[in-house]
Amino acid sequence: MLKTVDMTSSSGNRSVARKITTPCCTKMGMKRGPWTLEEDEILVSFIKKEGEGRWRSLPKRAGLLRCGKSCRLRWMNYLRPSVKRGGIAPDEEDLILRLHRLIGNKWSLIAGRIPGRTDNEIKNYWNTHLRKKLLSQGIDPQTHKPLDASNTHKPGEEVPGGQYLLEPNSSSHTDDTTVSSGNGAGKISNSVFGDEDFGFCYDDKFSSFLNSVINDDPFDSNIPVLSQPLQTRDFIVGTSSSLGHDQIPKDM
DNA sequence: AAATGCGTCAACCGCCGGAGT
DNA sequence: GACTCCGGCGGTTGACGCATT
Repeated sequence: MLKTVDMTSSSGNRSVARKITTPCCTKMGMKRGPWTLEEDEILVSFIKKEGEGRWRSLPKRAGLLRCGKSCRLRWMNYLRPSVKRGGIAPDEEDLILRLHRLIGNKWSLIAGRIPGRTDNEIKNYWNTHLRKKLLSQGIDPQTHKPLDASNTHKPGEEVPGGQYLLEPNSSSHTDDTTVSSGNGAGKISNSVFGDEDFGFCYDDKFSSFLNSVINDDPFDSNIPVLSQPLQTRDFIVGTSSSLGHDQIPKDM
């Protein structure tokens, strides 16, 4: 059931109408819009004291008029001490490009490999900078191939340079090419991994593979995943949260 | 100086999968 | 197995600031 409500942003007078469906956002009295310094301080001090997690009950416990999702997002994307502020460095940009070419719009996976960067930040940077940059260079941002040739290869087909293409819309939760996030299972179809269904996932080889991408050698022959399709049991796919920054190679 | 256009990015939405019951 | 709760993800929106007219 959808219902539309009128809401006024806390930061302006312009009212907006949105379709509200999620329970946490239908609660009356919940504040929306940009966070104030005071709210930030409350959230930070509460998490320092109580730790992360139990997001849905956190606002009530902390005395915030925000939904749990909003608190989590604010913490993850802005308030966490490990979040790096400032512009994306050229080496970070290069890494984003290479990882995106490999795994598509898996922002959390990409973020998990770039210290201090959040999935939201990388997604924004991609949409506002890199996408346009590639387009201006005549490169399809989705396939990373020349635009005029982008229709000549089917998704999953090997392309010059040893790269493989993910299926279109690989970002969808429901398609067959999802690279699983979190501790969920997923499938990378016709990619470098072969047409494998990753119903069970283990970390080491995929992690090594991403590390090799980070280290500019995605097709290192020492990495078995690249010389032969991996078996389902060979993978686990981490996320920005499950792949902590302490797991990122120091030599990045 | 005012109006308009455009780019950026914080925040929100809808959905999904896992865990617990 | 069905259901609910929760955390997390990717896509999208819109407020805001800057540039241009």
